[in-house]
Amino acid sequence: MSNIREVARRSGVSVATVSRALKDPQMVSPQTREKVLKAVEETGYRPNLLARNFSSGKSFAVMVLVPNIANPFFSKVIRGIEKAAQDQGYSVLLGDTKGEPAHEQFYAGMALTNQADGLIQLDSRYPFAEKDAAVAASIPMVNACERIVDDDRYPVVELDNCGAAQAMARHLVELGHSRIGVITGPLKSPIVRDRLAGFDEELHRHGLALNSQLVVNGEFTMSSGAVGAEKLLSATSAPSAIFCMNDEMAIGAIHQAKKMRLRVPEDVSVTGFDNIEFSQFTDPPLTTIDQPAEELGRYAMETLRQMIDGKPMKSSRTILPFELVVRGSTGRCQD
Amino acid sequence: MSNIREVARRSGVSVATVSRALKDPQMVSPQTREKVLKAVEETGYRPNLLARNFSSGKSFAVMVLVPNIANPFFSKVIRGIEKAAQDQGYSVLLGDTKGEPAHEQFYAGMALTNQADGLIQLDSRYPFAEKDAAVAASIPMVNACERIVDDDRYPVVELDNCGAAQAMARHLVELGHSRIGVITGPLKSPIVRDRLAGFDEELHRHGLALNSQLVVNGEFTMSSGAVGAEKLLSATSAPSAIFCMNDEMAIGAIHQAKKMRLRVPEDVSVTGFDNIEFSQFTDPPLTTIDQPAEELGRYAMETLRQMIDGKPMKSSRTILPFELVVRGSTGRCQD
DNA sequence: TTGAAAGCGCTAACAT
DNA sequence: ATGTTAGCGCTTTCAA
Repeated sequence: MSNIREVARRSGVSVATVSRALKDPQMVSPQTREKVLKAVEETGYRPNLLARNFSSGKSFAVMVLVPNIANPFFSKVIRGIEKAAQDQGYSVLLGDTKGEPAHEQFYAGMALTNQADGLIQLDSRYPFAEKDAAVAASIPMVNACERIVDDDRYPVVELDNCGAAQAMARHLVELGHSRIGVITGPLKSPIVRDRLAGFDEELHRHGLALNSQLVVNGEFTMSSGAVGAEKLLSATSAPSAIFCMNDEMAIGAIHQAKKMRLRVPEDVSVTGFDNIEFSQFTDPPLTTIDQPAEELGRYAMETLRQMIDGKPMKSSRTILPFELVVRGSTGRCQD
Repeated sequence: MSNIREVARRSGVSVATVSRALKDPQMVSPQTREKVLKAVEETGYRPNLLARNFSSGKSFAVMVLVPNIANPFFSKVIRGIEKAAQDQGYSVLLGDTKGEPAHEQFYAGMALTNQADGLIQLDSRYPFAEKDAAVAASIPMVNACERIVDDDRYPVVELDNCGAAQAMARHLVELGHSRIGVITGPLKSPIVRDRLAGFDEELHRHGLALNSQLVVNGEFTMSSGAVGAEKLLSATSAPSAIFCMNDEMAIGAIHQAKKMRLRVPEDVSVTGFDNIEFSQFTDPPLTTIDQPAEELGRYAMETLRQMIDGKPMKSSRTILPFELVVRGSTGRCQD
């Protein structure tokens, strides 16, 4: 691989001039530029960005910590991050953490060794190891789709989770449902608590309340949705509607309901959250909350970029709007 | 951020010794190591890997070109790649190409600027720009899940696509189907042609043949599966079974069949390919081909690693085994 | 076992 | 507008 010296030699100029001709064309004379570009052409020269980055002290890469890359919602967020990153000359390092602290710490650590200029955490845990906390304080990080528990030092880009849960509650109440079950995500997640709170609040507004017997814990997976639905639907007074906190669990819940010979939505309404593409193709299609996944990603990346560039960065909180998408999985309460 | 000189100063040794103490502990005396580690502890020193990588001339990163990160099959492959990469001290750069040459060239170009030591291409196109082909010849690359069209210079890690399609054909024939439709992927893809060939071959073995009227083109998306199914099922002599070349299209096809008031599998059997998790939760659950997605990824990464390390690398071809997974979406032909 | 020093390829400050 | 050169933080060769 040819280097900048080689190009300099061939074009009869100094390495500095080559560097300028490539990075800042208007700083060199047209003839010089010409010569340099010709030499670049001949040698097939490509600058060694490893050297450039090292020299500039930046990697121009960001690390994305994602709890589960196989979740299509996160895929879309990542896509948004990547688009924005590319626009800004950054590359995206992928850290699939499976929600495990050890993985998070491993990947977050890459920012401490200058392999990434910043982090986007899509989960709710502070990703650095305790012993690294001091050094880590200076690492730019943005929290998207989630909020890091007990830590408001970092900018957050999230959905109006509370409002979305309210909208969903209102939708179900308007359909006449009063015994409503919920399959939550992991309760340590702040957004799960937001959704639960919003849902409950809206029920109260209608003279109803969450029945704690009808709130079961899920893991954001289809199988946990099925398990949760089984619990709910086999209870003595089963709910007529189930609010699942993501689409995967809703898919699992519908599957389970059918297995139990219940019709959706006639016997039980089921809702999701996220509006992944699959939710249009379930039977019946899923009533859900659309999250602007790519937007969330893009905004997170843009925010991170500003932190990296040293823009004064208060711990901001950006709320993106949701949209209630009503499809066939919810219907009038038939009790 | 403290650097190696700082640590050297504090521990009263040279930078070279610090470097050795950290990378090659047995090269320094125990006492020295002790001193160095103490200084590391005190300063919270983390080596600047940007510098290390630059110095060593390697990025210790690999670029993964993925046509569609929102496809759960690819997510799983990436997961396998990432696990293996981590084991080997490599990081994973993500390049979501959407199948577009411009994106592929952009991301592949990162290997030319030393931002990645190698590439894993999950699509069937030679990813470099024509003008870069000469320089690119020395870039380690592995092709996984697909085969680059007209180019056998690179190792390939793939499924026994032909055999899988045969197994699926056999399954359908054994159920009594003879009018079988196919929804393919993009025909420029070699593996699509493999599957088509295998499927056809097996039909012939049973005295049947593919009817070109019943072969429609899909794009590996749910909506294209629905469109394809509509074409097939509204034909004058509609097929009693449809072989879809991935699970998404099968999900779209089932959706469409139901929309047309056809029962699956009583009126039409539908099969998928990939065995993504969603395929267990469709109604009915999908008969499909299980691909060892993580294994494919892991093997690709390991192969790439060997190329990067300069192991002599003939253009190998690794075939991983499939498994036919029979679920409820296929049944006896009722004609 | 350890230290001194060259060098990786580039950028940028300084000089011309 | 262009050249000279120091330096980024580390690894590694060579010498001691």
